[in-house]
Amino acid sequence: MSEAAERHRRLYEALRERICLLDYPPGMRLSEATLAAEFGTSRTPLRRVLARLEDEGLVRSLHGVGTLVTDVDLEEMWQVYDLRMELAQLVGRLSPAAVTPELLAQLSGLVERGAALARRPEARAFARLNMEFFAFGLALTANEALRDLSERLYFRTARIWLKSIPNLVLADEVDIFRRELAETEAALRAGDLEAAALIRRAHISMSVARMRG
Amino acid sequence: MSEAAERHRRLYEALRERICLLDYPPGMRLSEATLAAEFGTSRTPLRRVLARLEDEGLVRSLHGVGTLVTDVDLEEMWQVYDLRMELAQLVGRLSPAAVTPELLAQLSGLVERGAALARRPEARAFARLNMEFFAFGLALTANEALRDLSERLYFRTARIWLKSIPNLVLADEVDIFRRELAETEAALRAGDLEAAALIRRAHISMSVARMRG
DNA sequence: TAGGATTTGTGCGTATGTATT
DNA sequence: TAATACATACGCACAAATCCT
Repeated sequence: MSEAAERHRRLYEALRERICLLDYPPGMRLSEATLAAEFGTSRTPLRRVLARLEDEGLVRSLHGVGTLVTDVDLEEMWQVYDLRMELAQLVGRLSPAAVTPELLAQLSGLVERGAALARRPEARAFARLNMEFFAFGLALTANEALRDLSERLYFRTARIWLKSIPNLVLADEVDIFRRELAETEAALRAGDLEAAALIRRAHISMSVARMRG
Repeated sequence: MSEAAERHRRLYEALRERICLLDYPPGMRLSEATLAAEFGTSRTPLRRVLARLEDEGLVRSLHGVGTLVTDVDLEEMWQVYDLRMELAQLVGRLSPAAVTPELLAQLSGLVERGAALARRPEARAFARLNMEFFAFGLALTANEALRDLSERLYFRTARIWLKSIPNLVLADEVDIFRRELAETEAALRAGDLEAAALIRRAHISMSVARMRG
């Protein structure tokens, strides 16, 4: 990978994370010049990153105004969640990956971190762990297009979840998440990828219900 | 919509169509300077369009070499088709749209053009009609994310279909397509969107089988 | 209403990378 | 191997749009 492409990926992932963790809340104005200075580049490569984020709906650039972090339309987001649930289930049916010891070890690591989180619940750490569990779920299918689309939708809804956290009981959410991890581990140890996918779908569904509550 | 955004959309759709209709075949080198001159802009806005096409996997820019139209990896494409089939079916389940007289009239227009095509089969006209029928199918769901993702996948596989046409019997393909149009019309006149979606899925499945021959 | 400050969008010269002779 | 040609990537200066005083 070229040096330029490497930098592009780095800046893109950095900005995407800041947006999805609400470091850059909806409506915030991002300055090309400021960000370029922070990352030690000129505006040109940075604008290339912002263009991508704009194509993905995370920011919107307005001539003469600035680049604004988009707000999330709730009605649209519930539709996105509907679709995410279907894709999550498809992970178990389309080109399922082999359940390797490495995969199980990775999941064990997540379970352990879930336990640590339960001892000291904290929204931001929870969001990160959730994000990593999502990435883990993608590894369960060999269908690259499915992974791409799932990722696209995930980062489109990730902010909703973090915004809803203050209205939920954090400790309860962590407990539910730990149960999902445990259930997933049981399914994968049994080599049942489809079961793992159904568990994922079920938990997304219940999570949406709690958020809409 | 701003003038700049309008131009962006125009250039993007023009280049996407050229790539998907194989006017720009895989491997072809696109010149930023030449395209910019053709569309009467400088290289800067054109590069913005190429960046988007690159993010979508239709071209690949290499420093010092040029911007190349990507080739399609067949094994990956069959996976994309797997996913397209699932999404096509979802159109009948997620936020189904109302079957309006306007929609039926639009479909009748497609049926008529299908008949005209049958009288004088021609691959390029077929490809265009196919593309319009796809767009029609998107109108059947109100789930915007589902429309976006379906479109993304469609334009990623459209070239495969056109490349396979020489290996198939064009007149047969047109006949099959006309039957799909007729079946779809029957389903929608009965107000059965889910049936229409299943027909679509079935025909994508059979089309893939013929292409893989 | 006017004008200045600030922002993104554009155009172009140059740097850098690649392929060919 | 070196030189030449030519492509994209980059940085900067300026144009155009918007906002605030």
